[in-house]
Amino acid sequence: MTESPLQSPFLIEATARGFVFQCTDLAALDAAMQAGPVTGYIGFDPTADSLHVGSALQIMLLRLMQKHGHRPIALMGGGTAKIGDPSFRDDARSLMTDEMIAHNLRGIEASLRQFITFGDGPSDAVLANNGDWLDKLSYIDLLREVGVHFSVSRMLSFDSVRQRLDREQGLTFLEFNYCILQSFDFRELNRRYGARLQMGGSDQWGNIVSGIDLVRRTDQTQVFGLTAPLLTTSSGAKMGKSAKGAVWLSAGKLPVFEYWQFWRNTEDADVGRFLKLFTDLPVEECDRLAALEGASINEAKKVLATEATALCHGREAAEEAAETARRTFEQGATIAAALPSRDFPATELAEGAPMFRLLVAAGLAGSNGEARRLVRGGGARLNDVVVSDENRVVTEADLVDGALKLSSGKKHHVLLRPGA
RNA sequence: GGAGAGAUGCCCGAGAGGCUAAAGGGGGCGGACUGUAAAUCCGCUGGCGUACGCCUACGUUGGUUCGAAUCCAACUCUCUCCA
Repeated sequence: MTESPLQSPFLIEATARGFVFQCTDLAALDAAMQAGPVTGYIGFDPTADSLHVGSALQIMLLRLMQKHGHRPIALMGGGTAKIGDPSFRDDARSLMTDEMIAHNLRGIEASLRQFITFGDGPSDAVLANNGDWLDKLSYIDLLREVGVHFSVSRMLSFDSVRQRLDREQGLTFLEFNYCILQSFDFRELNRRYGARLQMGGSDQWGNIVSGIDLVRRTDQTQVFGLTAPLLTTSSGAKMGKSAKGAVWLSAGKLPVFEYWQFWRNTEDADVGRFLKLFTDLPVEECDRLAALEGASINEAKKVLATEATALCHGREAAEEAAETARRTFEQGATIAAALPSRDFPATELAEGAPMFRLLVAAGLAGSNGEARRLVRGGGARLNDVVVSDENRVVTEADLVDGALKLSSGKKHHVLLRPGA
């Protein structure tokens, strides 16, 4: 890549913040974006009723477009979701019903609205669903009209395909068609909304390029592709997984406090990168924070956590999470009202309940056995005191301010309240 | 349609009649060290019971055995090569 200086504010900032991995024609895209607003899109699969942080990067990219006056489109894969994701085999329920998809779309839309503004204005975002055109597609028409433009040998050369074949994993025809459908989407969005740019993770490169080719061949229009780096942490782990599983964007699936904690626990080496990608702070400020050394980089992590959380859940909720964390971790953890809490039958407490049972009731252990092991391993605490006897009987006498504070390790705390 | 190979716990992957709830690794959880980080080290990692124990588990269903993840049969699915 040559060092041709970029002109358009969007590309300049996207590059500076580390969003750009590859681009089909950076110079031409830059010129187009200089000339006027460009409509660009990213696809999201409605395989769950919430997106997770893995998608946050793409959302931020859309957000950045909007910031610079371009028009972002969030394309929901309502149509493609119906074939199910073929990479999950042995899964009979991979075929999603219309209701499931509709439900998922609603959940995802809610998250997207936190980050970008939808509407009818020139740079207002558009929410599209490829089910609108894919559902009524005729197979024969598709073959005649689109199929002729695809070269099988070309598709076979794609890394994504090649790897699968090399690993002897096989590839169904269905899966093979993703590329075609995605290309079709691009053309459709170009025709309907004038979309000239498709963005996505670097694993989407092949599909994006195919779409560009299709649009050029059938509509003689030049469109662009831009991919973002595939995110991993510095230690090589995939982004988006945390202790409890996926890091969801919707508060219903992951408490705001946990979301904040996810960012708070970022590895040192990732702080600068993440600040640039997942917050709106100026690049210089990100660099300054990331340059903090030793323990003081914790301050940068708190900023990252609060800023990233504010984007997803609102400023107020983010501050609240920050405050909860401060009290819990920095003030030796008295009972903070904002800790997750659960109800527990008061009658059991009246009779006295063994520690291991309470851990299960609190959701800190998945089974009695797991709870026992947790105690044996020295990781269980009641009201901040380590409990070493798994059968330790807990009664009303142990209540502090009307609740029991149970902990698994240092980071997971739950308030158990006696109730109905 | 034909010929081979395979299906093991969250994932990968050993096991080839009893000592196997099943090696090893990854992941996860807990502990130590720290800075709510990383790296490192240690412990745990199917369910139920305080426990000798019981139950569930090696694709599915039957069978052979005192005894099967391991042998046999059929079936299902996956992969490879040929047509």
